[in-house]
Amino acid sequence: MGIHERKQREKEQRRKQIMEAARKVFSAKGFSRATMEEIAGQAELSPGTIYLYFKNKEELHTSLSINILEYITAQMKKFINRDDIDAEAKMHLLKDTFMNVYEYDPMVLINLFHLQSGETLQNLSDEVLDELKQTSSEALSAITSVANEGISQGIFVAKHPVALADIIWATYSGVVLWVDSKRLLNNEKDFVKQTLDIAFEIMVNGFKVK
Amino acid sequence: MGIHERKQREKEQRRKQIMEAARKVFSAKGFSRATMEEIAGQAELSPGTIYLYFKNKEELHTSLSINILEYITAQMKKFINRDDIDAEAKMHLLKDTFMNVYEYDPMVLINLFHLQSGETLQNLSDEVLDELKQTSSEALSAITSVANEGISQGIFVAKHPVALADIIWATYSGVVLWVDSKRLLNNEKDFVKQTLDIAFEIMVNGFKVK
Amino acid sequence: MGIHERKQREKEQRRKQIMEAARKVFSAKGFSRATMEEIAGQAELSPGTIYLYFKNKEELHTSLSINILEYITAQMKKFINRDDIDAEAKMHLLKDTFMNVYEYDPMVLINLFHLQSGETLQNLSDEVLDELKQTSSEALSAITSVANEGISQGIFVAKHPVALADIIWATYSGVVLWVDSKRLLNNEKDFVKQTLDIAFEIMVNGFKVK
Amino acid sequence: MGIHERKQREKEQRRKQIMEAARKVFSAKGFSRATMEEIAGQAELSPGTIYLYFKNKEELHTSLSINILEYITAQMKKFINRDDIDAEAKMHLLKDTFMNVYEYDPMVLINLFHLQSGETLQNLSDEVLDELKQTSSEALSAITSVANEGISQGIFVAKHPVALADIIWATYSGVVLWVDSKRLLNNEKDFVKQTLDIAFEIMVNGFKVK
DNA sequence: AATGAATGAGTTTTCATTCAT
DNA sequence: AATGAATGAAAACTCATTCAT
Repeated sequence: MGIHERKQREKEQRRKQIMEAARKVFSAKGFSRATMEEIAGQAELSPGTIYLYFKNKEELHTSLSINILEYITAQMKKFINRDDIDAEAKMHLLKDTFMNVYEYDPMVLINLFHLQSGETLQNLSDEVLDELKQTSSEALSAITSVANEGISQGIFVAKHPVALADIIWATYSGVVLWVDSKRLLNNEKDFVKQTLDIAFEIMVNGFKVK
Repeated sequence: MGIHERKQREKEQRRKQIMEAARKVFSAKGFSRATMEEIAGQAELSPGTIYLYFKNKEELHTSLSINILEYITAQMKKFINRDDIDAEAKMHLLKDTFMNVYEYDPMVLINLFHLQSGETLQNLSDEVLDELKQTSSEALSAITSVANEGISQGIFVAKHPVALADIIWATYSGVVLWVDSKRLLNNEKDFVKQTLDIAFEIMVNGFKVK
Repeated sequence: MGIHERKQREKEQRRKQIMEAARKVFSAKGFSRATMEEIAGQAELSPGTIYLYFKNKEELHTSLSINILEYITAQMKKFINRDDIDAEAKMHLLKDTFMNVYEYDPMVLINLFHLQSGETLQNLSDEVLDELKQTSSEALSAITSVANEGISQGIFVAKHPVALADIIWATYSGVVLWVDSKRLLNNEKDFVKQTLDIAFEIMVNGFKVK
Repeated sequence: MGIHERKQREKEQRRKQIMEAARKVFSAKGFSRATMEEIAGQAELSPGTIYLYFKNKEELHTSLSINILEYITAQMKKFINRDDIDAEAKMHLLKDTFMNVYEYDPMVLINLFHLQSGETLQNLSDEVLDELKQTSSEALSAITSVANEGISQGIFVAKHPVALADIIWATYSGVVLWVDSKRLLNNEKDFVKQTLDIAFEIMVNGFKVK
């Protein structure tokens, strides 16, 4: 391994270290109440160093979201081309993927929402915005392929193939955010996953040909 | 009308004037980039005056959200007790209610989301938090009553009566937020309502007994 | 009584009402944390009305202090010319006068201190400043006369007749402020008066010819 | 000297720089009319920098007072254990210590008074409050030791040993504040020290066994 | 490459005071 | 005379970002 490659790898390593710290702090505090100083402290680095790896707070947060999207996409790619199960089974595996992410860190999807607010999108550089579009699009097309498979198998209704993926995604995110806020308001704890389960079941049922 | 009543009405009027100005500014800038000074300017008042009517920025924003929730609830109450239509028809009227709100100001529902994030809920006074809980609960119980009606009519599946209202609300909100962000990302403008329509259709279908 | 006199009396009445309210609020909050609105509320008047009777917050506070000085002076005048007791006995009556004021409202003397800070004196109108000087001077000359009497009776040392009154006053005020702050710091409650007693005893002893 | 030690020293240096600037501004304007911006300007720093070293305005002011108390205590410690002079001589050295502080900056003792008002004590962090209590207590115990020495030498009256230190301190502070305000009121300048001298003499005389 | 002290623009918030009614 | 809603200047404080070392 050449010296250049080692440097490159170290650089990548440092990025991950910062992003992991940022994930923790954003999870605990939310975007606006998280401070760069606290993220730096968590990463055991100085504030200035973060700016060597990320243009600003906004892009650090977005990079994090892209990362999660990439993880989700990678997980989904593991099963979307399997031949031994049908589209409905794959829909349940999609659900499990989301579930895993939620279990890993319940806030990550809420943070994805922050990203989606128009307030944020405007502050991103074209470069990062393109990367975001690309990653989003990959994640969605994985879902779309499952939906289309279901349609071609005659399991799912064929009316709105394009919208299916969006709706699955949106439903999932909406439910996560909603039940999480209810949990906060009511101090009820373990019902997020049950609700997600039910919501998903209903949604899949809605897609089905009767 | 006594002098006291007139004063009271003027006071109420001034609150509305501020809230209307705040709605515009929050819509255009989002919560954190909106400034109290700009809201004051929009309302043609001085910054100090706003603090005579709202304790702080957070509570002004929350009052706005409560207002929208109240409006939604009021709209729904107009038809939930009608005898001449069935639960499925009422589900479509629910959809129309959300649609109207979105058309009035696409940001208002996104603002509702801002409110629901745990980040925000912690800064509210107990008083406003109670009002919020109360209003949320009213809106949800209106939806619940439609869901229950559908179940007792044998139209909707009876498995998860409690969760239905939450899921309807969450799905709707999630879809609004999602498509709105897509609109921003892709500069596609008019597909929000179509997507909402489809999402709703699928969801209702999912509730149905097969 | 003519209409003019009645008006005059009502005006005087209203001034007293405001000053009594102000005394309570200044006592509870201190000068800078007391607000005109709270004083108005306590007086069951509106903020604007206070400004019909007092030029500003500073002068309201000073008027209060002048009032207390006048009360102290009036009390002292009751005994300084008595023939049946000597100067040392009169010194003890001076102490009782201070004690009474402290018992009536422990904060009034601390508020007198606020007045004495250079920070405040500069904001007063010449008129009020003159009144303050006049009243202070009367209070001091009462004390001075006791000190001089003691000197001419051969009881007190004659070295510094002019300074005696100042020192008595200053000692008294300093001790009040000091013990009051100690009370706050240590949560000890009932030692203020004992300490005052001792301080006074020592001071009088210091004046005495040996 | 290691790099860490140098940094530490620079930091300490910066604190002193800010405190010196604050002392000047508080002296000239008093606590409430002094602004952080002006202090920053005086220190040739930006406002934000001050907040790196002091939590808020209140604590900056208190730190200043603690500093003065520490200085006073240090001065007193230089002579309280000397064997070659008696307690009365030490009382005069105590006086000189106060005198020096007053000559250095007449406002510093008045600032100590600001600190002692209950109004202020409530805004301090527990940490700073503890430091203040500690430092006050040290200063007082230095005085107490002189008083006790005088009692055991049969020079001072033994009746109230505990209160002696408080009374000495309170008397001194009261006189400083009082004469200073007189100076302001009457534009008489140089009589503060004379008055202090006399006050002290009388007080010491009051302590003496006759 | 990493630091972290310093920046300073930007915001929220307060409250004595005014003035139209 | 009294009101009290409105003012708006002023101030404390925050924190993303920079840059000399």
